[in-house]
Amino acid sequence: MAADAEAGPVRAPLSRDRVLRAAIGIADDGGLAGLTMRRLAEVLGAEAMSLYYHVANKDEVLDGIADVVAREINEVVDALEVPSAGAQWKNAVRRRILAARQVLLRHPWAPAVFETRTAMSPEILVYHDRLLGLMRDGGFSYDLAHHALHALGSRALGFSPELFDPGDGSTGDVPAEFADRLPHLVGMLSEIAHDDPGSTLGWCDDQTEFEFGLDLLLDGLDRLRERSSS
Amino acid sequence: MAADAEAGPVRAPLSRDRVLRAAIGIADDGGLAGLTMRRLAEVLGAEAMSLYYHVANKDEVLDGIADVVAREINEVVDALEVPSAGAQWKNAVRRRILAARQVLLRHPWAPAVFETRTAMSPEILVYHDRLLGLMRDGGFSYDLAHHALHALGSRALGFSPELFDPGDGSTGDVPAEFADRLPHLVGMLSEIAHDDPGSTLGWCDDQTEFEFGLDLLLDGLDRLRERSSS
DNA sequence: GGTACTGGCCTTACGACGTAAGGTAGCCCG
DNA sequence: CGGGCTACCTTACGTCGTAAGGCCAGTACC
Repeated sequence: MAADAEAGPVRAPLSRDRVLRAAIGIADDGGLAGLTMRRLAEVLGAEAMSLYYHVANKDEVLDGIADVVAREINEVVDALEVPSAGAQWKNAVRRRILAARQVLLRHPWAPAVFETRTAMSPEILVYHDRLLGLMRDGGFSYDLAHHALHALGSRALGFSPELFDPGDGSTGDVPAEFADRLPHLVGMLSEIAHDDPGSTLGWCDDQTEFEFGLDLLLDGLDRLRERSSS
Repeated sequence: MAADAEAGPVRAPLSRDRVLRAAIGIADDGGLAGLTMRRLAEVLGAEAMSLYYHVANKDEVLDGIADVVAREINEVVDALEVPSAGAQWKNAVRRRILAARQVLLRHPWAPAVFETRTAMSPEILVYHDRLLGLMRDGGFSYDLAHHALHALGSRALGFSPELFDPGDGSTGDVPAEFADRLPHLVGMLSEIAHDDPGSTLGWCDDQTEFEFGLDLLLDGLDRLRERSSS
């Protein structure tokens, strides 16, 4: 019954974590447009400028909530434990992607945020590394798996794949401290860099990847067409 | 030689068309973020509020430039004249989509604008109607062609497919004056509404369409895997 | 010729946004 | 006891979209 009785209960102190959780809450039920620094502060019972003690700016808030959602996805998909050896890779990837989608449906704003992030979230790298791992279990070469990631594109994490290629190519993008946690990604990048050492910048040929994915779909549709007309 | 000598050459009067063209120019070389009403007015040698005589608000500018780009795409793809009967459908669709992509590469901001438009641009409807037509030439049922449109999704026009389904379903969405210019779209919608009369709201089951496209890709990748490992 | 109307453009102003700059109150440590 | 640090707040600036209303050159009509 204390000194703060007349000022109401003491508010929990701010923290980067509380800020990010509140931001996700706002985006979940008000959309990305409703997520403003002032509204965020209001939800937390503080003033807008107080947030800047815990996050550098709004962009860092967006980076942060993207990472939190990606972590949520990884927690869900890593709990799946689906066999992936040989021909089972397909079911494993399928289950994983559908599970990721369920999480994204709870955060419909997330793909849009992923798209605008220039620095790839570590958790998103982990997600793709695991996906690569499943394909490797199925016998994919790194090259084919690389095309596959592009082809799956928005279906893998709900956002467009064109932005997936890092600005300047090589494994240097992956922070050293993460490299040992991303074996497949590192392996794929080094192999591709080896195949095509000239193109350290923009090692993904967008046109090629686009056509690869397009032809995959068109060929599949053509098979369905032939089957249905027979 | 004349009253306006001292005031410089008379500026061409504003018009909705000039506003939209200037807006596209700004977005092309400065990105969507650079497109503000004030900047737009400046480029046109006018004041911001003057624009509002020609467009209701910024949203209408975005609607307008989306429609202009879609028209540009239609002009390009309609000039292709690729045979599409029977098995040739695939090449025809492929050529068309790749041509559309070339236009979109000149307007990288366009997919993002398409995504945010709630009202589908008439030109975008035309684009999809023609695409449907090519598949019909190839012998697709409306049902398979419908799945195919969802599966192609972002590859057809560079933006995510989930938003393609209209808010309230039936052919009522297509303005009557366009209906006769969109025979395939109208046909598809009425057939699907007939198959499933209960779901006049949200006639596209997102989960089903997502899985359809995903499986198409996974099956195609599995075939490549088998071929490469043999 | 006057006069009222109107279409096209401009000026001013408001509230929301992100955030820079600088204040203040409580705390810890010497 | 005093200085510095941490966590928060106040004030203010420049940007945005746009509401409200003024101005001015036709044009229509008597």
